Amino acid sequence: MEKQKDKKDFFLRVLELVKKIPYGYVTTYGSIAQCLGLKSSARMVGWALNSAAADYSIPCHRVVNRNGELTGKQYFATPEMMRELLESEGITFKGDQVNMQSHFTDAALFL
DNA sequence: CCGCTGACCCTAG
DNA sequence: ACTAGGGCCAGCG
Repeated sequence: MEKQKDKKDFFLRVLELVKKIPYGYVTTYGSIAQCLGLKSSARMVGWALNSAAADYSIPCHRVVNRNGELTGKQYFATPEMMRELLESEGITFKGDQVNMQSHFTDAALFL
């Protein structure tokens, strides 16, 4: 854990954590930001994913906001894709929001 | 070089 | 219970 490559961009650390999100689980930007040491920089998490949006190796669809809403769906190939991917993984929805009480998990548990 | 924007979250009135 | 504002870090014009 220590001796981590601090030289690595924050953006890469986010991707590493997001890639560790297991199947059928969802986390929030805030949890990821806290895991990286950034308490209130959840915005940067979105920025990092934005750069990685083109990378299909990263399940960015499993990352939602505190409200359980799919904020970044617009940045996907198609806005419907995010919902389809989550439903495909067994994630349930509450209207247009993800059922957090059933699938929300702290990003720290993936570390 | 300086300033703005951004897939957010929290505290206060 | 709701609305408004501030804060945070990094990339880009």
